[in-house]
Amino acid sequence: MTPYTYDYPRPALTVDIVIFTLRDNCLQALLIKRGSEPYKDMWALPGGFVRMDETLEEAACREMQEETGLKQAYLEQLYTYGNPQRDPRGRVVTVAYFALIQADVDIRREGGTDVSQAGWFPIGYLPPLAFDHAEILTYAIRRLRYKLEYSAVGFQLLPDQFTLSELQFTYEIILGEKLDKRNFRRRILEAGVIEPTSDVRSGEGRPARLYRYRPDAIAEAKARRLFP
Amino acid sequence: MTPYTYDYPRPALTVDIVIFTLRDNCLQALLIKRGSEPYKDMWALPGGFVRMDETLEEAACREMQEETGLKQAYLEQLYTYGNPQRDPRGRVVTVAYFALIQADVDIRREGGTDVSQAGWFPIGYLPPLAFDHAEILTYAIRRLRYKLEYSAVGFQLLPDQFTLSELQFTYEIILGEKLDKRNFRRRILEAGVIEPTSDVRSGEGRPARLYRYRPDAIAEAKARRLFP
DNA sequence: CCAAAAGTGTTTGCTCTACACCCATGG
DNA sequence: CCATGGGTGTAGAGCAAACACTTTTGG
Repeated sequence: MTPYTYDYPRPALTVDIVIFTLRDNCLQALLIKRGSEPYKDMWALPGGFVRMDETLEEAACREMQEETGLKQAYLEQLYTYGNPQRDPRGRVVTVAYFALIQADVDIRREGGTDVSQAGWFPIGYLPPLAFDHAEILTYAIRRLRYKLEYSAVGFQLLPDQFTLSELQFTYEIILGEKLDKRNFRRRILEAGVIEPTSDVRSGEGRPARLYRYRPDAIAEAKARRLFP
Repeated sequence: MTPYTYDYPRPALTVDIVIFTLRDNCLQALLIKRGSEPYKDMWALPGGFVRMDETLEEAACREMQEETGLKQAYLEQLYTYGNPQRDPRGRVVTVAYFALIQADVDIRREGGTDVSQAGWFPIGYLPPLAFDHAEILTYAIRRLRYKLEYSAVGFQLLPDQFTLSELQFTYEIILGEKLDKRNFRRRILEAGVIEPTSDVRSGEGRPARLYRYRPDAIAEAKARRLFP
């Protein structure tokens, strides 16, 4: 039951966002270099305070936009971290989100109050992170991999139109394994979440048909049950 | 990035807990009748403020213990709700948990600051709920059903020792469908999460072997991937 | 000996997986 | 015409689903 009174000390509330993208054929996360203590000069997840008049998702969206200039992205709440010792300055509870942004988007940082440095890091080569952000990022990667296996979230990392080979590469990069071309194509098409366009992309070799995400599709398949 | 300063107004932070149990052959949730405005005399989820020196899980555990006298239970973070309008008195962000407690435990409410009334409600016959608690409860039911299908969480609703028929009934009640006895037994035993004891339970008909949960077992099976 | 619930295997169909060759274009 | 990546089908194996009778106890 939500309580009757409010005369308690309150933790500070922030959002932190794990922003993934594909760059240079690998999965990368956006990090910000801290400009002040504690953890000065260490890398950390982008994030900030939740304002009093916005939802948590709006706060995450806003912070992401401030860091990347990007509004359109897949955004999902991940977990809320509330260990009293996670921030040495005092009690800070953070709602973590993860976001997927399209591979071809160039981020530009809009001038914020903090002029800290931002950079993309391949998830296999992450620097030491401030606070409990390493734990958050590890969990985000696990959730992304898992989600990829039973939902069709992979498109979110690609431009609006893409070839089936590009989509397969995306899956292979994130899952870290080779996939069979024919099985991949059959299953992804049977799932009905993408549809062919009338365009093709020419390059070396035979031109490839371009596909797009079907916004009306049910992106999440029902996993076959294991129990009982 | 977690911010540098703290001179912002802060939302209040609470935990709310959806406590499930099995009673009278159906899945029920514990609700508390509110004793004051807003939503006076309406039913609501048990919950309360997060204290400055406890983790979120500790807060949920403590609130649950205050409501049910029960410390031992399965407890999992569900989602964090932060709509600015969700509480008419001001900004309250709540971290929702769901808990499973054993069927045979009689709850006793320990004297708290609020002497409100508590009651179990079958999830098919819920009263109107205060705040956004109906949304939280609906999501908790969905998560419980889904989780039951790919993990072995069903034991948490049964006493330490149970028969396979009781376990099957539990699954049937929560999933809302009949299951095949032989397939159920084969799959649940192959999963290796329960083991037979040397005891049997006598009643009408042939006595049934009692099983127990194996605490060393990996309770979560890897779901077969659907994508790609 | 009868009622009531526990316990036990096999067959069938379907789904997943592994696998190799032809096609269309640009240079 | 050749190099490059795009596109296609099938056979075998393994898993899941459907299904009915025997066993053990108490009254």
